[in-house]
Amino acid sequence: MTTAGTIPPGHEHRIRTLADTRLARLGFVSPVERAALAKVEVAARLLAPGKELVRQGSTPDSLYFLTAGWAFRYVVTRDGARQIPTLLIPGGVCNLDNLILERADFGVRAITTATVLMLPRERALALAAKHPGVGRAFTWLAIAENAILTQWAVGLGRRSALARLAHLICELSIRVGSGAINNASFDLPLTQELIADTIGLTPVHVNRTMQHLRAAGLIATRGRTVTIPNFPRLQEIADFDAGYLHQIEKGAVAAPVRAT
Amino acid sequence: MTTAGTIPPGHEHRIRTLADTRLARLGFVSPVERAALAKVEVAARLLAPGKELVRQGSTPDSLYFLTAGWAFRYVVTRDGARQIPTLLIPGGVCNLDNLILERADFGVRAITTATVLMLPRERALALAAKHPGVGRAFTWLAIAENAILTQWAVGLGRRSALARLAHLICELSIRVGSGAINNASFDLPLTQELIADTIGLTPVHVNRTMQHLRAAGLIATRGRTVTIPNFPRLQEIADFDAGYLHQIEKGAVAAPVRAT
DNA sequence: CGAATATTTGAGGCCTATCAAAGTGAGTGG
DNA sequence: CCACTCACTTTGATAGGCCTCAAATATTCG
Repeated sequence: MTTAGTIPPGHEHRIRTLADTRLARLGFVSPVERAALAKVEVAARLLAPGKELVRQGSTPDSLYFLTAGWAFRYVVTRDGARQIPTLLIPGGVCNLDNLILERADFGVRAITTATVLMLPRERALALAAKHPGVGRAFTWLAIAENAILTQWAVGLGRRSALARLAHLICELSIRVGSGAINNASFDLPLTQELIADTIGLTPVHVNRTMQHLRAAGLIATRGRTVTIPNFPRLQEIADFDAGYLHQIEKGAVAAPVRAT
Repeated sequence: MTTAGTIPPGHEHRIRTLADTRLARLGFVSPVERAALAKVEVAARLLAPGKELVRQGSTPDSLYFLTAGWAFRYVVTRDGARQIPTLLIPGGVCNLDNLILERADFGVRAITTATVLMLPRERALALAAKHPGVGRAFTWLAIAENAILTQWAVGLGRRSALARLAHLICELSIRVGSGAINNASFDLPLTQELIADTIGLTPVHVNRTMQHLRAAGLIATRGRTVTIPNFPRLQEIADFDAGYLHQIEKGAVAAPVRAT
């Protein structure tokens, strides 16, 4: 199921070095630093759908940069319930916490076929220490996750099922690059069970809530593709404030490169 | 209510420079770097209980290091509900996100009388760029927050009211330094309303849940002081895994100082 | 000591969970 | 190319945890 170091058909043109990674695209990394990142040798790994990449409670010695496909972080409670605190899309680091923490307090699992680049923790720390821009980029990644987790906590704590689902769809539309526009459309490779574990509901209720959104004309689905006919209306239902994500996306595109 | 630059009685012996701050105590900062931090001039600010430090949606130009007292970050939804994603205790940075993000997506408010040190964002970034240990410490702070937020998301999404409350008490016992021991006791300056907004319940239900914990002998309260007679039992109810916090606390005390 | 704040109690209702089973669709092997 | 199978989605009925609204009691603080 898992091959190491081999890039399968369809993935040849994908990201192969850290310089093509979100880490280097944030705008904090200078051209010189970026060149240094390009020279770092990193192994690639291909994951089959559903494959576990990090086991909850293990001590991974590498950071996994997700370069293709979707994945998720999850925590299983003692009585067997699962919560997904983070959905990972290409560009994210699967286990950013392990840059500094030894133990992974969550598991990581692929949703679709996915590829990751493996960067040993020690090397990541050395890069951050040597290149201030890289260090700042790591900090930025962590803070961006914070912002998303914070919104997530608000949703789980204070929003209705309908708003949570709507919020998730708004968030993903922006994160995957479809934008906050009418008729935004994107591929959502999540089963209703995964959605349920993400927004803290049961699969059955996710199903009903989804029907509600569809009946109200707030979303349309064809297979795994979601379309948002009227973004502002969905956004209002969701109580979605694009600000936090816009800041993040902006940082990813055109953050200032300050003198170091 | 707020005086700038003045340290009131009872606070004279408190933290006055960044070198005494958690930032410098994490173990990532070398002695040289620490000396540099000690020389950075920072203004102090005293906050009365309930005083707002950062307004949701504003663009603070400084980082606020909480040196005494408790505070919290909060988000208010469109329909007026409030969620507290982060409780801040001395040592934390009130608005760490603003190290990199311009806009504060959450508000910050003092719970008790509190003091903060103000470090302009630009200076913080410069320090991080110049001193790798400082940069790494910032990254560590962000990741530590991630770990806590992740657990919080799990609780809000998948745990019962009883477990959430128990979990909060376990977490705070460790974070304030009372440890995971029987008869751990600490001051909890939170009203039931604040607890409700933290764990995503109504104040009424927090009250009832608290009575439940008391009746079961899992906690005892005298005024604002909480005692945990039997930590393992409470921990089991809470499904509390001390691991994530232990890693964090360990980092705060004895993290390796690597060569830069 | 009085006013404001916080905690506690009570009754009733709603949102979401639970349990169970029927449809639906995609992928597989003959 | 067609059954077959497995996973996923959908539907139905019932239950329960937490919310809502309201008011009484306790506590804090000036």
